[in-house]
Amino acid sequence: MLQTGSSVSTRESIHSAAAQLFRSRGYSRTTVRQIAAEAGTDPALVIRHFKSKELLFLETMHLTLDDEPLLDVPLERLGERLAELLLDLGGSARGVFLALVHGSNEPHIHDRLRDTHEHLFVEPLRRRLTGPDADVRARTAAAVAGGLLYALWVAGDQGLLRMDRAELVSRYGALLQDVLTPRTPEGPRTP
Amino acid sequence: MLQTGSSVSTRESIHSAAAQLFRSRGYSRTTVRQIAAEAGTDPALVIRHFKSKELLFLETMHLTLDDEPLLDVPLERLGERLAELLLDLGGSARGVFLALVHGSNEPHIHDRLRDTHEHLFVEPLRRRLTGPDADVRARTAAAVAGGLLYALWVAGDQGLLRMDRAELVSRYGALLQDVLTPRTPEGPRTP
DNA sequence: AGCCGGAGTCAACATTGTTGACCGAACTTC
DNA sequence: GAAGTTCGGTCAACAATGTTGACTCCGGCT
Repeated sequence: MLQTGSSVSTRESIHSAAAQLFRSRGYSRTTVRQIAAEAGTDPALVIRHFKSKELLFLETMHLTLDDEPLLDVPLERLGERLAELLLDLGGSARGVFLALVHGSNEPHIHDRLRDTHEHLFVEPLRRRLTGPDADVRARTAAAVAGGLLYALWVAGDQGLLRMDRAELVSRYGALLQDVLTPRTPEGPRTP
Repeated sequence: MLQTGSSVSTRESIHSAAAQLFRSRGYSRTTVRQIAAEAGTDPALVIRHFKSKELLFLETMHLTLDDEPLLDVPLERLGERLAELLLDLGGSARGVFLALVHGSNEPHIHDRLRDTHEHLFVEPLRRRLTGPDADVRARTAAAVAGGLLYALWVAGDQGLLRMDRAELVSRYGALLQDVLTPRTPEGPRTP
C-alpha cells in the first residue's frame, strides 16, 4: 500500500458523509453525488472505494445496542429495562433503523434488517429465558419491541409520540414483562 | 368528455398494471416504463394521466380492512379476533403494506401510512374500548398489531414465520386481549 | 366545413448510478 | 538515479430513470 496521507482520510470522509446522509435522508433520497460533494471529492471515487452505493450503505448502516443492561438486570425487571432501552434510543439509532426499514425493499438491505432484528432483539432476550417455549417468547417480545419502534417512527402514531416517557416505559415495560415471563402458564387457573 | 372507448380502458389498464407492479416490486423498483409496457401504452401517457409516479402510487396503494369482525365480536374475544384477522391478511394486503412501509421514505407516502395505521388499527379498536385510558390501550394494541406485521413481513423473523398459525393466533390473541382489557388494574397483587 | 379538446406518439431533457480513459505521485526494484 | 508499477484522483461518457414539450390524430360541437 502506498500513500497513506490523503487516501485513508478521503475514504473516511466518504464513509462519514454517507453515514450522515443515509441516516438523515434515507437510501433512495441520498445520491452518490451528494455524498461526494459532502466529502469534498468525486462521485467516481465513492464508487471506486465502496464498489456500489448499496455496498456503501451496508458498510455504514450498522445498528448496535448495548447488551449489558439487558443481561445484568434481574429477570423480573427485564421488561421495564427493555422498554427504557427502546425509548432512550436516540437520534442516530432512529436514523439507522428507519434507513434500514425503508431501504429493505432492496434484498441485501432486507437481509441486513433481518440479521439486525435477530441479534439485536431476539438473541439477548433469548439468552435470559428458559423453558420449552423460550424461543417463541423471545421472538414475540422482539416483535413487540419492533412494534413500538414501528408505531413511533415508521407509522408515526401521534398519540404515542405525545405520551409521557415515564408512562410509556411503565405500560410497555409491563407488557413486555408479561410476554417474557407470563403470569399464568397459559392454561386455565387451578386454585 | 370525448371518446370513452380507449381512454378509460387505458387509464384503467395503467391503474391495474401499476397496482400489481407496486405490490410485487415496491415503489423504487418499479419504473414508469415498466408500468407503461405492462399496460400496453406509452410512458408519457402514464404521467399525463396521473401527474407523477408518486401520485399514481398513492392512487393505487390503498390498504383496507373489513371492520365488522372487530365490531361484532364480544369484547373478551376481541384480541383473538384481531390476531386471526392479521394472520389471515393475504398476499395482496401484504404487498400493499410492504410497499407503503418501504416507500414511506417519501413524505407523502409516509402520511398515507400514518393515516392507514390510524384508521385501520387504532380507530376500530378505540371504538370498542371505554375508560380514561381507552385511547392509549387502543394505540398500544395497534402498535402490537403493527409489530406482528413488522416482525413477519418487514424483518422477516423466520422463527415466527415457521410457527403454527393456530399457536400464533392463540399467543398473539391472548397478548392483544391483555392490552385491550387488562387483567389486573395495573397495581401490585394483594393476596 | 371548421374548430377544439383530449388521447396518443416521439424525441428530448435533467438527474441518477456506474464505468473507462487518462494523469500524477510515490514506492519498489534494478 | 532510472524505470516501472500501483494507487488516488479527475473528467467525460454511458444507460436508465422520471418528466416535459411539440406534434399528430380523431370525435363531437357550432
